[in-house]
Amino acid sequence: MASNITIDDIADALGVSKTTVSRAISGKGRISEATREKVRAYIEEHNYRPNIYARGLAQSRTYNIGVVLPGEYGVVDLPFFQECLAGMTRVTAPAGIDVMVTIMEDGDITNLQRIVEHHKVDGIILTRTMIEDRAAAYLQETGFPFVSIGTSDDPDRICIDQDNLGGCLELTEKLLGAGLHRLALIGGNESHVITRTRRRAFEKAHEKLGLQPDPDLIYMNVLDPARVDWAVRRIMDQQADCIVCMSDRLAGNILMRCSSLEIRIPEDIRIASYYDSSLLENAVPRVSSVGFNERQLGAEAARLLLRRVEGEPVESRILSNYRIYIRQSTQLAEDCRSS
Amino acid sequence: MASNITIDDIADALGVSKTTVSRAISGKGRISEATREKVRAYIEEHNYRPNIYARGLAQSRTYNIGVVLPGEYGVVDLPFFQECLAGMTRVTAPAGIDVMVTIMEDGDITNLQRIVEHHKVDGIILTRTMIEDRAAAYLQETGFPFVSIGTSDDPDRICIDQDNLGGCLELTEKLLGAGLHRLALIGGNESHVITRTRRRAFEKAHEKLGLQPDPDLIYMNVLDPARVDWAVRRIMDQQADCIVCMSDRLAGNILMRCSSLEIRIPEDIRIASYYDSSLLENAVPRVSSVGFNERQLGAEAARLLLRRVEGEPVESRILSNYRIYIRQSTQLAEDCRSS
DNA sequence: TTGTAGGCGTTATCAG
DNA sequence: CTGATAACGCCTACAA
Repeated sequence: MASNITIDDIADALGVSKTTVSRAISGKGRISEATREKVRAYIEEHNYRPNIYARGLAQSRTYNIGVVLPGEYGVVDLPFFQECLAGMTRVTAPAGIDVMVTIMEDGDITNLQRIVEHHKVDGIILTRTMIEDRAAAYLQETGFPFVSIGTSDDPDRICIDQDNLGGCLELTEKLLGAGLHRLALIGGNESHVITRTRRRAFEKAHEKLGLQPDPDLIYMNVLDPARVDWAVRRIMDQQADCIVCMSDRLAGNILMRCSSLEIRIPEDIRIASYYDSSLLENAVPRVSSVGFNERQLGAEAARLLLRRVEGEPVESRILSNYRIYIRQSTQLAEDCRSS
Repeated sequence: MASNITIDDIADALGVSKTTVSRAISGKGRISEATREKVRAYIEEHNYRPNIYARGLAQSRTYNIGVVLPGEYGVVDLPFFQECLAGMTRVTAPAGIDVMVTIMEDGDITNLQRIVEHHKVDGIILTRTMIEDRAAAYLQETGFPFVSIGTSDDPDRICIDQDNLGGCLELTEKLLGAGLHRLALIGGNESHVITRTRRRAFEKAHEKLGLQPDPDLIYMNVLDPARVDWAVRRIMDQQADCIVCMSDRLAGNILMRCSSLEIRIPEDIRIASYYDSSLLENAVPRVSSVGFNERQLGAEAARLLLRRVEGEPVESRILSNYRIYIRQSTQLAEDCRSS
């Protein structure tokens, strides 16, 4: 039974003032152990639950945080965001805080504005950083507490990220180290910060090993199947050793394209992905990749935001939570033949 | 700028009472066009936004709805839920209502209870129906407004569903009609209503065509890779014509298993899926399946709930929104050879 | 058409 | 240690 009793009812029933009850609940202010216990027992028995929004009204808080999810079809279904969400609720729920979602489609921040201006949440988590980040810009100029998942140049902005640079770098080094020197890179939308980070990792790995990436082998903004097809054909002509895909989705697409073009993996060319996910779990052959722990990321983002809402000072942070998976898709052709 | 002005500030500035301002905003009560316009202009200029929770406190409403998402790993990332969510917000946002998510893991309803008992939302959407539905039972006995996505035997429960029965039935009929008479069925968790519905569709299709499904070819509760492997091997021995998978995920798994067992699709056996999604979009070969429109489903669920919260009478409903995709994975072996 | 006063459920202030 | 009393921001009889 969801009780509809109020703090007044309790006060009446117990013959004390509501102030006392409130104190017994919040633990603030001095109060005798006896009355505290009396109140506790009554609450327990009648299953009383405070009205959070009434409390919020008195404290200028809502006990809610907002999460901005991208809404574009074909992106929205990446497991990433849902895992993050799960991580966040793990942190917020025990603190009695809840998560409100709002979906942002192609730069339209009206939904975000609504929940902020209507005082529906105490803070915001942005689940993706953009080069032109209207959401972040808006929050920043209004001074509303928020943290972004991702990375930004802006030092004033609180960001939390996975070690994309480190992870992608290490995977790339492994590939280069295994003798795959002519690496092609296929990437997506360059207006996402993450895309640029991955590209930088790609280049840095070469640098570290004293190699030069071939600029002709780099294909960015590959967003539709037609362009995937075109890129794959060209790459095959260019005699690359391996195709590095910036995302799991891209990797899946390319795998399919290769199959229909009768390109064998890993015999004819190798494939690796800068992102591991369940989208790839059924891929044949299994794709080498770098995987992260999104739940942890979401959880950490929530922790940061909660602290920030409390007014504590917080700092941007990068989680070192990646893991490299070397799988069949990048075995050298020779290795395969022998096995 | 997120204003922090209140209705009192406006009243003072305009030299009217806050009642008048309130009326001008809500449109309730008679008020002169002149003052209404005056208030509107002031609000516009100062970008005033009412505090929704204060309003809610006065009206015993929250202008929020809650959505319960499953949290089990490996399920949480199905595109289904995210698409539903997107559909819901499309409906709620224009009504000034927001969506709060709560994650439910293996039957633990404490998170749900929290947001209900703390009066954080006006209603709940359950995104999945279960055979033992603790969430639904809880909501029902407390009388809290909710709707479920899915189907239930309970006539008192408001449900909204896709036409899973019709869709799966039609796909199965198509397969049987194409001469694939020995159909194997691989299904997941039988404690989900959806699983039973799909099985019923499978059997009904046979019935309609005067055929009998072979009980030995039906494999339920296939939840882990080991069991998938076992089922596939047995099915091959049993000389089935086609494997019907109850979910996109299962289909992907089976495709992979077949590949490593060097079973060719569709030459050696055909494969079909009772659910289409982006998980299958990169599958090779493309898998025949039945697809639904989850955004529409989510939107409709939200509409129903909002009506219900308003106290209007609502009824359960099934959307007829499926589409059959016949693709390469179920071409008869002969067709393939000739092509 | 407009204003006054009280209430929604809770916390905070300031006395006792 | 406890209790009035006044906020918090908004709505809504009831009155004018």
